[in-house]
Amino acid sequence: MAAATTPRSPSLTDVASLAGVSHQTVSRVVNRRPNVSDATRRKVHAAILELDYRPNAAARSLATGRTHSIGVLAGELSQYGPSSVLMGVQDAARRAGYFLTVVTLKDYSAPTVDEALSDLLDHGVEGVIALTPHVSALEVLATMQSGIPMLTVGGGGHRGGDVALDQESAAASAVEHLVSLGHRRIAHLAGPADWVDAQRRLAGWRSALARHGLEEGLLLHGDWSARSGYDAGLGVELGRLPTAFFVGNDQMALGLLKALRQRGCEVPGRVSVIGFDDVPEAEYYEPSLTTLRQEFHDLGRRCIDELLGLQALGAAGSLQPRLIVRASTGPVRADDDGGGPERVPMQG
Amino acid sequence: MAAATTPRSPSLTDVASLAGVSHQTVSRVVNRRPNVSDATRRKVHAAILELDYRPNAAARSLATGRTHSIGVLAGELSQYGPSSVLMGVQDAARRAGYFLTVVTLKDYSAPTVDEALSDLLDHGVEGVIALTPHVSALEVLATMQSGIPMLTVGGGGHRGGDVALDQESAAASAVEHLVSLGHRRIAHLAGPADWVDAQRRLAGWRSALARHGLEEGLLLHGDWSARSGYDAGLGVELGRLPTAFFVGNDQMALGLLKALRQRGCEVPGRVSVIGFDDVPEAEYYEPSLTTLRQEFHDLGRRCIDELLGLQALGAAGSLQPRLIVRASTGPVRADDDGGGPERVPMQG
DNA sequence: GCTGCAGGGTCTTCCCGGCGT
DNA sequence: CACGCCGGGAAGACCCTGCAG
Repeated sequence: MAAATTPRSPSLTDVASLAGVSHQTVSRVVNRRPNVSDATRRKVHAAILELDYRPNAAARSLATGRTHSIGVLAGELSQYGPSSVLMGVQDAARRAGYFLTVVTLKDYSAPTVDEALSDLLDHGVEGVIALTPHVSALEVLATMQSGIPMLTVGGGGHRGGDVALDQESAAASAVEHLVSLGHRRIAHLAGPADWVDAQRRLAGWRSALARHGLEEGLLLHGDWSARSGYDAGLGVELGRLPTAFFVGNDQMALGLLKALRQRGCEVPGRVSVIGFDDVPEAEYYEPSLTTLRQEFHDLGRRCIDELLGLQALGAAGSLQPRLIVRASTGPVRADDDGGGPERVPMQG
Repeated sequence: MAAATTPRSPSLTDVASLAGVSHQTVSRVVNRRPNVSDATRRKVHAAILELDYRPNAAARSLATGRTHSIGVLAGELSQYGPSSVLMGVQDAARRAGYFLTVVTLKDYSAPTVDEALSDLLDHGVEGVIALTPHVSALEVLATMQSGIPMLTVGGGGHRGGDVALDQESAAASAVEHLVSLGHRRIAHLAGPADWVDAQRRLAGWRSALARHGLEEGLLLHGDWSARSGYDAGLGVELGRLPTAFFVGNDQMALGLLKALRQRGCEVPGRVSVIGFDDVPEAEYYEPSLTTLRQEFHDLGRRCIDELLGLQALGAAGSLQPRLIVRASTGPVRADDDGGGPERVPMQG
């Protein structure tokens, strides 16, 4: 008569007694193991349904040592790139039977990163994916050994696993595109210097320039935001204006486009602009933005594949951004193909 | 002498014996309970550090019945709104000692939503936040009783908890703004009819129009994407073009702006456009977009507050989007203030 | 071929016994 | 005697996995 005042959620034994079998049999049914007759299986299923039984995850992972959860360390998730990768990771993880526990970082300082990773480990994650292509965060992560598989995304691939798109060659192909249009003075509006992505793209710009015997031109830095692109665009001395800009991401390109327009500088008539990422809105910028498409979703999927050992590390055909040519790039003006720093008459 | 071949991770008793105390005491220290001297506390902490001991989360939650994890059901996270809310939720959750387990939905069909919620419950979450302001998803959720607190975001607040911004009155204030500029034929480019947000904004548009004795004008539907806004903009018969568009979100507004520009229709000279959300890029659209800012981050925080019972439901001062006036809205043209469907000469 | 018993995994909590000041 | 501190023991939370029957 022990009237349960607290309606405890049903356990394995409850199901067992209702179905008239032992709890082990129930366990076998739940875990889809052989050696259970169809008749018993059905009985058990009926009991499970009737009680709305759910195996207790805690007890289960205590017994098996598995938690089926993967930790994700992320920076700013409200940006298109990271959140798209997260979507890809989530899809693949769930398909593989894993859950994602997401922790975001306020900043990339050592204590913050350290605490976040530690929390994740306390929670019992079986692996960690670090969506933080930021040098200081990566340094911290490299010094911490967690005892579980860890993977960085776009981390330059120095230590441990790393999954990345080949941004350097993608950046180079952006420059190639501009060169093929006759441009010789090609500036770069880069992301923050302490972001790995920014570094790779910068490196690609440099190497492509060198390959064509062009001297390195104007180099500016923004913070990925449209505002910073705008500010950069307003700040350039008109006399030093290049004939083309390779911009580190689409948002900054948007800001730059606005600044150029305000200064009466036509795109692509006077200056060509090429972005990076291909956010869904890029096609509707003014003018439509030529850019490099990154397949973030695939990148996310690949993270899980690699973390789970579903495929060899650095598998065949590393993902390659693709050039999407739209209206913001065009041939260099006939009177402006000289490489020299000649005076450029123009009014603001 | 027992050479552990499998380097099992240290347990409570390991710490106890190393520190020379009982497991009781270790437990007390770990859980910050009183009745432990500072000296022993320090000894225990030293042992914990030395062994790099982490309490086993599974065992712990088996014993306490707490998992400290909250489930998040999300749709498309690569969009600015949802992902920003997620950031806010995450911040607040972690501050309160909770982890987030995120599950994304491929679609909003009953089986998909059902399975996702079920998975979350299997995982042992203590509460669920549904970031799916989609009618069919909400219907499914309403019929499922999970036995744990569940909260919808922007779900119209019909059943169970719901946290939302007052989108209807925000939409109305967008219309007010246009009316104050002299507009009388105000169209609406709405989101998909099965999204609650779209419905609220549509309702706000309607009621504000009625309040001013204006007849309901052109109503179009998009899918939130810039592309759909563009297509909508190209599809309008020139003769039926209103003097102002209230658009359901900024992305669609971006597409619409491009279409209008292509058709030689100046903004705001000929048509005013107002968006919704205030994505960070909106200021850099062409022209800068007048829009309604939503504080997604605060909304996320509020979800946790409410789920954890940290504050009364529907607390004072429900969050209110704020009108941000930029360059895409302006006074109606002098020759176009009549409400009638007069012919509008213009070339595509 | 199918089923059940016993043991184990880690932590919490309650009980109660001590010791020392 | 009281009170702060600590230990030993044991029950319990729920499930899994050999190994018998």
